[in-house]
Amino acid sequence: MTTLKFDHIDLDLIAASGQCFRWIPLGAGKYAIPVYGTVFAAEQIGPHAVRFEAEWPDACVCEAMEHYFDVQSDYGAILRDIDPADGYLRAAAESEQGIRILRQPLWETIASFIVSQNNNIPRIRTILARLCGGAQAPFPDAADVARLTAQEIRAMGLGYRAEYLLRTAGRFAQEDGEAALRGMAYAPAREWLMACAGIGPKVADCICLYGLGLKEAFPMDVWVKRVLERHYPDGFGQRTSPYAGVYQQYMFAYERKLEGRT
DNA sequence: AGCCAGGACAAGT
DNA sequence: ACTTGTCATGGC
Repeated sequence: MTTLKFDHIDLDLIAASGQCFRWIPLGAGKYAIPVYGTVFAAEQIGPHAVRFEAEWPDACVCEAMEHYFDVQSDYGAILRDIDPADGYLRAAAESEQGIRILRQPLWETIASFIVSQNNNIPRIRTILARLCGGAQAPFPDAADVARLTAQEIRAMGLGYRAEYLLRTAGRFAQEDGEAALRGMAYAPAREWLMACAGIGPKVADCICLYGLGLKEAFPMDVWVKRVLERHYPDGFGQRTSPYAGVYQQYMFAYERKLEGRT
């Protein structure tokens, strides 16, 4: 059992932020997080601290969770960098303070956001649980998925996305996407990803942001599009900020909260 | 019952 | 380069 401290962290806000789909809520700020081949128990024990436990040595749990929750990113600085004149973003960031952009496994992020297209979050969760063969089961790697048939994948409820997932799994395993993408800059990574089946501009940006830690990526889904239309008729000034993806996350979560979708 | 979902894609302007 | 219809499934 280890406790980690963060400048800002809120498990409930992260769980509702639409970037991860496999967290299992256990009530009272507790979650089971299946990742990295095991399951971490996480519990919010204060505004800046989370307690973790897993069937690993504490030092390994500590190292894994520091990486997963990106402890080194300075969210205080990101918050201070918000344009003071931008009232909407300040309100969104205040409401969603404690969200962190997770460093999720690359292939899991790719598969998850292929499934996410034209889909709703509750159903994305059930589909991914089936793809893993259980809520707590480890995420299958690309080579495992590539060995399945389109019919087997369809039977998990993916619909027309089954062929996308199958083809992209094959490419990712064949071309070693992990090695190809890791360390790539935003523009070439986005281009590589968009050459995959079922990955367009929005999904590519989600993968860059949540899977590669590229915080300049700015996923434009229907919610963020609405925010920009309503609140930024002359353009969103910090869209090209190195932290644009974080601001997008605040907007997305805040807008859904206002609509009661969390 | 019908609308919509963290869109991508191909075909048509 | 921009617009439009279509795609499979089920949550609400």
